[in-house]
Amino acid sequence: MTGFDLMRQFDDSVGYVWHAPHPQIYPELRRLEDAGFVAGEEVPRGTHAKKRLYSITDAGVTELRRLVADVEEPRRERDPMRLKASYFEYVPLDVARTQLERHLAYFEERVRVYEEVRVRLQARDSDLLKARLAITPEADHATIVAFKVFAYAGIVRRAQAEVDWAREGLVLLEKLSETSLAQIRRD
Amino acid sequence: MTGFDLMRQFDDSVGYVWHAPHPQIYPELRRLEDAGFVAGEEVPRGTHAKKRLYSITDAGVTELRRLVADVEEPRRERDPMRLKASYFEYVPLDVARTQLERHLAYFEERVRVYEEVRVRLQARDSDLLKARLAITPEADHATIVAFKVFAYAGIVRRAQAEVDWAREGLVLLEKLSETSLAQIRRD
DNA sequence: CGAGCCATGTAAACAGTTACATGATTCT
DNA sequence: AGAATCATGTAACTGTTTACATGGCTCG
Repeated sequence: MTGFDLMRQFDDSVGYVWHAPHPQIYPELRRLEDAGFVAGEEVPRGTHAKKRLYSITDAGVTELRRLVADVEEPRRERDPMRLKASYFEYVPLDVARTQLERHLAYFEERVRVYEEVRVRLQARDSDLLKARLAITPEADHATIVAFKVFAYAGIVRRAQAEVDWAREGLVLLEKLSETSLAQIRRD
Repeated sequence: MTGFDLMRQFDDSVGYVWHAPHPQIYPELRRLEDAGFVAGEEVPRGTHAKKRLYSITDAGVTELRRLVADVEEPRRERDPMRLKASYFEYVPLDVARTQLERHLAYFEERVRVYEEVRVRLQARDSDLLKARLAITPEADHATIVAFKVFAYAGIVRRAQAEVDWAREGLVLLEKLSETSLAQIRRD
């Protein structure tokens, strides 16, 4: 692929697992090439222009295996939405409600999109996956598909947890506003 | 609090929602002070040493309200574990198993810890929360506690989603290794 | 008096985002 | 001919991590 191809992959399904914008991609490809993990080749595009097509090298595959086998040290948390939720008492209830409604709508949409990708992967209806399977012995196909589907099942689960949490929050806000109304009526 | 006090808070329950290491904290406090959001005061510590004690200003509270009300644009994904899981076919099944077992153990522990904090907040058994309630009218206590508990319920949910996903993955690996054993026996 | 804690910094490197910039190609 | 897309870069900035560094305080 070219850097541009990668960029488009990140806009799409691959981007739901990992993402990078183009000013990160192009220099990184050069670094990977210097390290010997990919090989770049200048190919013509039209009559005057050209583009740089990259392929993974044997050393790159070895490095990939090493990276996947490497145990991941868990990162410390930085969660803007939960941070805000911790301080919802500083804003009116309807501002908190707006925040949670947006969070809910966003992750409902995410669940829908991720689940759709998962189903398409399961059905092997993805260009990237097809290209991958085409260069792999058929005995390995089921395993490869299963791992991609599993990864997407994970991001669906995470998005679903956000949906459930936002719904829990909206119920809480409902209860709190009833309480404060009761309070006002009593006063 | 001093920068050091904040640092310790981040090591602890607050750190499960947001975290910063000390080289970020001290300069940031100075910047917040320059912006007028906190006021720093030099206080003696022992006979020769001193420390810098910060308090939030009215402008700081206003800014906090603004930040909490501000709608959060969702960040693009960067998920190292799901990225690895997508490429598990590049490593032996038992390497993948080790990865998922670690993931599972880590998030099982996280669920335990987060749930414990949630229960303690609910019981108002937390120094930070007590200090907060002490300077707040009693009518607001229930709301404040409810929001903290809600935020922690969210991080519990997220950690639980990781646990469920890792378990799903271990079941998948079990199935795949049975299939490949059957394959070998057949060959 | 030594260990462990309290307290605060600087420097360098790395990761990631946003803005600015250019030019060819392809399709309508 | 103009719009949308393909293709690739640089620069500046912000955020985050890791390493290096210092010194007083408290308790046993």
